[in-house]
Amino acid sequence: MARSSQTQMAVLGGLSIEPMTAYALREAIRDVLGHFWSESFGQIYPTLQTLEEEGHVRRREGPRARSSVFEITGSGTARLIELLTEPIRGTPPRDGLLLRLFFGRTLGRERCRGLLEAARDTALKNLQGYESLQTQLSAQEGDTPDWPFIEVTIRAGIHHSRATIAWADESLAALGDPAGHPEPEEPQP
Amino acid sequence: MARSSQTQMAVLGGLSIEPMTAYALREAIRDVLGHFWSESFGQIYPTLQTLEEEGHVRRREGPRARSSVFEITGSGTARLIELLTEPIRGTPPRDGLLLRLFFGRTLGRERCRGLLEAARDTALKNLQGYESLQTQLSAQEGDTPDWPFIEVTIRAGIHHSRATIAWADESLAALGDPAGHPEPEEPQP
DNA sequence: TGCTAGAAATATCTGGCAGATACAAGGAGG
DNA sequence: CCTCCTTGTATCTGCCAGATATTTCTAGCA
Repeated sequence: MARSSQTQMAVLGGLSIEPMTAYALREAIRDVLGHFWSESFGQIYPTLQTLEEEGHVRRREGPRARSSVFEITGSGTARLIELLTEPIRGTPPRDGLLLRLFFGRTLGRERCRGLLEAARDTALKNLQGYESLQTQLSAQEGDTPDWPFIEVTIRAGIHHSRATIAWADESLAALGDPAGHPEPEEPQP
Repeated sequence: MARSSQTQMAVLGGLSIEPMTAYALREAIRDVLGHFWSESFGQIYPTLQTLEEEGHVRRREGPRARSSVFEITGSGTARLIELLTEPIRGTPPRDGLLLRLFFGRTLGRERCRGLLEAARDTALKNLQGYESLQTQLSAQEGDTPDWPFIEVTIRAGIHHSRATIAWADESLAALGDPAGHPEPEEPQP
């Protein structure tokens, strides 16, 4: 029973697009899957080693001395499908922002507002990134059979960024008034 | 320079509410912070050990033989504030659902729809959980100074669940037609 | 031609952390 | 008294991120 490694899935998936060196693989994962996945060198090299021993990838001479280009084999493709079909292994949640806000009374209201504003800013920046990525890629690869699936992942980022912005705004309003008086009312005409 | 441990923050935070045994601490973290944080026994015990050696928690005799109740000390509270003030250490993303959808052409359209429907279902269930938790807790603790901060974390869950549901619906529609004909066009008048 | 800076590429090690597992002891119910 | 469930304590394996060291190639510059 082959050990179920999350890294194997990403590595085989990357190589299923095109053969690459380990270095390029990491770059690709960072740039293309970066919004929802990440791998480190410390994992990629041993994983490629294992996959080679199991016959799921083949090593070829790379463009440089002592560099290797890896390509996926037939059994590697089968293994990829097997891994993709496996039940999703949910990573246990670890949200440092929400943990700090939960202990907000200890941390202090002002610092909480600062955290919320920072979260809002990065979410806004991410949102803009997703949107430009979407228009750019849809023009570029809108006809490939992969595009509908890729777009789904981008739209996940868009939805989540919007949700984060709305939540941060709402929370800033809720934590807005210094303790005591309930809310700064709009002046009524 | 004390090693920056995420677990220390959660443990000290929990003990800042009230003294507890290690077991109860884990229960509390699972039940109260469970929506955005998790700790395992394997981390809690050695962390309590370390904190005791550093004088940040004090061990007392528990209700049973060989059981200990831990309470936070003055230096522990200071340490907690120090940890809460530290910059947020972002966990690298690892979303198994989006990874599978990205390789959707390999996985197959039908299986992707299945994954999306499952994600939608759990998000809906979570949403209902958050909403009932909000009404229940707001009646119960609505007056405590902790409540505004706790509510912020619950509303984060609500916003994210709603975003997930909307995204899943949108994506199911986008992947709706069986492969072949590109898109069910609106009939032109 | 040679020098240097930086990028590309390969590799290893440390330590946080999850999950599984084992085990002790008391309470509840039969 | 027996057995199961809950409470409670503790350890071990293995995944994985991040930092770091090292070598090779490329480009710019003199």
